[in-house]
Amino acid sequence: MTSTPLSRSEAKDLTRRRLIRAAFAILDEEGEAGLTTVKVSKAAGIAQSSFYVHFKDRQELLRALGEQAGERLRGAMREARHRAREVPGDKERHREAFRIPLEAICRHPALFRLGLRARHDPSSPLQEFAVETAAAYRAHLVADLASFGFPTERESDRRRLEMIADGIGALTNAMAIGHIDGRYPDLEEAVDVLVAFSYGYLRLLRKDSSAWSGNPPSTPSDAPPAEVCPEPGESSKKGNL
Amino acid sequence: MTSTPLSRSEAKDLTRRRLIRAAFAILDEEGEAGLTTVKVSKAAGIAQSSFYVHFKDRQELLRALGEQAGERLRGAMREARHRAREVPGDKERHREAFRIPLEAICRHPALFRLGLRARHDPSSPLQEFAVETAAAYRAHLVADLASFGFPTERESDRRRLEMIADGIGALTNAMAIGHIDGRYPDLEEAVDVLVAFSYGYLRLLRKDSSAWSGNPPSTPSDAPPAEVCPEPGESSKKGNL
DNA sequence: CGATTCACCGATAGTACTATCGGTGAAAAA
DNA sequence: TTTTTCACCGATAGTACTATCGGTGAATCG
Repeated sequence: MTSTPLSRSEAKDLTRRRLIRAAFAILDEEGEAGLTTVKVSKAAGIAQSSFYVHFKDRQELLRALGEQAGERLRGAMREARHRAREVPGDKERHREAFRIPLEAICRHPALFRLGLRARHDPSSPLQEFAVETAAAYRAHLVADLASFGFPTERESDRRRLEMIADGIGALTNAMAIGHIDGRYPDLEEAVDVLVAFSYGYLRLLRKDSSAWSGNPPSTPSDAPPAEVCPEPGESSKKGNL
Repeated sequence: MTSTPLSRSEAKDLTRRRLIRAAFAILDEEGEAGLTTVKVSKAAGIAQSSFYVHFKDRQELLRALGEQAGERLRGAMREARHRAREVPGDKERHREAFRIPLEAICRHPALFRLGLRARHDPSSPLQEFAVETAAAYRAHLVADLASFGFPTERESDRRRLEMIADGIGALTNAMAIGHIDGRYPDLEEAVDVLVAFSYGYLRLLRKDSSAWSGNPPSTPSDAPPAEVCPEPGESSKKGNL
């Protein structure tokens, strides 16, 4: 029991953090439909009406959740980039480029799931942000792949690169979900599979250009696959069909 | 205007179909949160209270949506399997094996999105079914891959096969979404990318066994990637983190 | 110390939804 | 034709949620 009496502002901040923590938990367990001021407040141990001391309305809570998720994601990306630079040896660096985003995802499984869900949910205020984050991740992978000799002259080259980046992200997400769900307990096996798939698109490089040795982009690592954040406001309906 | 007066039961059936059609549209536009008896009934052109003439409650509507989605999915799978058998030539059959599920998905984009969303949404009554359908699709791909010489003796072999199947599904989904969203307008380019990735895991086959010629499982086609259906009741919460 | 601030409380107005009920008229059965 | 059935209607009870308001006491300030 560390009972420093806490100043008023410290106490308020603590309560706010409790609210956000509770909100993440509910979001993860029940999805966005379950995220009511009643439940969040109760879970945080305050009266429902006191919710409005900390947030203007329900939307502002969601915005806060988004910002926090984005912050954590960027932190994980930074760290991943840093780590990838320090790995010795081509082959091991190749593996590391796939292992790092996997680990980054598995460090925040709830956050990851949240982003994955929001990305396909037009009712989620986090959808727009999740979609944009996914696009940003693809763009980063594209830059990495291009810097390793994949052709980018023609429009079709660039589109193909975009598709490959998309595929790498999807594969990484699938392996991460499998690991989180307990179906693939050994993360190294997941890395094996990602490496195996990677030899597929690397063939394209060998065929088109020739100045290359056999390992992949130094840091496809960079962003944990595109899943996590928000920063909503309005979810842009996307109409299909 | 074709005005056969319609018998009573025909009229009722028509109304029911209108309700289901409206429900799918709302689900696709607003997600599950927007699926209320008020909106569905209004969109179908009947009074809210009349909703209960056709469905016992809201859950029963969701169950019906699930059954219908499942039916369509199974139909698409059957057709895909049938088509794949009739393609001549190894290389073209290889491409077809990837093209068929892509086309099956793109024929029902709303359904596909719905399944993709439900799969990650614990609040969705369709989650359990979506997850099970995904697992069934993986199992099918695993059987196909095994029949083409991938080793399955050891537990780790089987797990690796499962992971590869998972990856193929994820890649197919990613390409399909990209196409539906308009980012990859040419479906043949998407097939190109899937084929490119496939050379990655096919290396494993060439290495381990040797009796093989260079084209992939005849029908990874089989199920359009694991996305579509429901058949809920209760969504089994999956707790992670 | 006395005055002020403010995080929190309970109560409640207002809104949106689910589900039920009795009534109605046209189709179907007799 | 007469009777019965039933798909649909409007009204409404009941529930769950959002957001506001005035009150309270402890921390903070003068």
